Amino acid sequence: MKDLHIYNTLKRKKQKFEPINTPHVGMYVCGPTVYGDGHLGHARAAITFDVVFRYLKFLGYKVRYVSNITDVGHLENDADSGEDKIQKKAQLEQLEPMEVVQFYTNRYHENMRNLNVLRPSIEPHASGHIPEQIELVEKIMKNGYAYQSNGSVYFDVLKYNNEHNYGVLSGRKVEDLYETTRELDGQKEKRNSFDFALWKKADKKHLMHWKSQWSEGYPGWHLECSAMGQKYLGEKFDIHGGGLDLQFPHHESEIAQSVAAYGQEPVKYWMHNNLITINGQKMSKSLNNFITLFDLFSGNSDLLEKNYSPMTVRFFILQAHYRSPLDFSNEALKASEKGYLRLMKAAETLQKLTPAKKSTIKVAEIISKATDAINDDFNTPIFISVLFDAVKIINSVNDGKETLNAADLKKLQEFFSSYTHDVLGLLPLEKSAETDSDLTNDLIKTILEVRLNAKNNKDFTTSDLIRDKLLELGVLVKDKKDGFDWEIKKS
RNA sequence: GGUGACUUGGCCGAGCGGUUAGGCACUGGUCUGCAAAACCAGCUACGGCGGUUCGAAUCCGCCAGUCACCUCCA
Repeated sequence: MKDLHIYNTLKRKKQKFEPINTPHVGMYVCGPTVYGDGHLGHARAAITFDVVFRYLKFLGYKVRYVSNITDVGHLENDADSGEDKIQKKAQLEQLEPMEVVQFYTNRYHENMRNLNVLRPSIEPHASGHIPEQIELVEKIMKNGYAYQSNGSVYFDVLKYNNEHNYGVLSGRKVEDLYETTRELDGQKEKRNSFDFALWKKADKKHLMHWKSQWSEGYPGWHLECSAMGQKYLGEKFDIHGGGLDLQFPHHESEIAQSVAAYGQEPVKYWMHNNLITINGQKMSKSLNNFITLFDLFSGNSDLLEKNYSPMTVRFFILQAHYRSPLDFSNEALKASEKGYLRLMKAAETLQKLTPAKKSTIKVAEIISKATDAINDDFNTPIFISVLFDAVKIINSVNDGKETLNAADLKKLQEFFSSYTHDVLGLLPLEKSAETDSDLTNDLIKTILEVRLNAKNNKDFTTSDLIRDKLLELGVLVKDKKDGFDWEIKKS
């Protein structure tokens, strides 16, 4: 594929990506609710759309990427029905709600930095956009799609559905929703069970609330994305992303709110990433089977056999297509770790290759195969498989079995660094402090020259002793035809 | 109950009617004084039963199993 194609959930097919106002692209992605640490599932969403963001920029688009921080807290439906998540956590930890919010926001950012996820252009907080949300509720009411009941405001789904389609995104039919909605707080105030809150009156114990003409309360949970998306990206923008589990009712309701307020659907391309499963079940906070990113990086969990570096995790996620479910297992992570190391070592080798007179490899073919893959709805697993084809070539050239001319070598080097680093966001292997030190490098080199000398004199006792001693120190010696190479092993 | 998705070799994971995806593991070989690294080769699968087709992992039907959404969730 020459042009970028994106699978649009709204149309249920891949479509050529054509921005509404080229070269500008507006993209909105539902961000985390900051009442706890992020887990592998959050990483998948963040990395999926990070690659989208990176690739669009790489293609030359001017992208405004907005991703919200949900800090208002919304209804939680377990035994403590009606409690606000952030409020609950605040009481538990005896903190100010905003202190909880700040704490977990900081930790989320730390995780994202480790995963090499670029910060969005704008990262708006729901709590900082209460007036905008109130204004949106007013608009929807004025247009007749909402009603007030006991201090709360609800969206009139039935009325909306008569004129539009509540279900365009998720394929649901309102008739089918009658029997399937369970008893929720405030159910009796609604005309229909599937009506959703735009504004909710806060009870006395509720810590987070704001003044409005209807009541002292807080905004409904679909509202912030509609309000902030519209504020920063306009009434209609290009891409809206999020996890598959947000498709209904969250995104469906967002569409309804925007149509009710502005008379048009807010988004051209809807993208949904699939979920991470563990033992075949989705990883989620409510099922309590999640592994936080901090645990993953430190290895501190009964589910983990060891720790995995952020880049291993990133690579693991990119090895599956974003619309497929991805099952977590230690075996899979370990396989990704090895693969990532091999890929990055080849990237290092590539920089050291010397050009030959002519090429025995068709570099352009490889590059076009790879770009086709990423243009085909961000097919990173295929893309990576092509990278591994290139790894074979790089190693063969390094072994003198294949050759690349100067132009091809340069092409391949540029391709590797731009796509691997800029688009996929994979960082090169971390250099420990030692490797960066010239003195250490020179010392190792000197020692290995001594060893080479011993080897040439067939003094293998000495040469093996040096090799073993260096290995004990964490330096892995790799003999080559005409000398040696080494790497500092990570523990 | 309604809606949608999935079932691929030891493991992970692509595939969208006809070419070996790829990674990891394993086995054999090349290289090496021996190793390591690297390279080469092998292991060649598509839940079951039918159907369409010259040809199906890929389309259709039935059966079995798994999952997701319908409640906050990435």
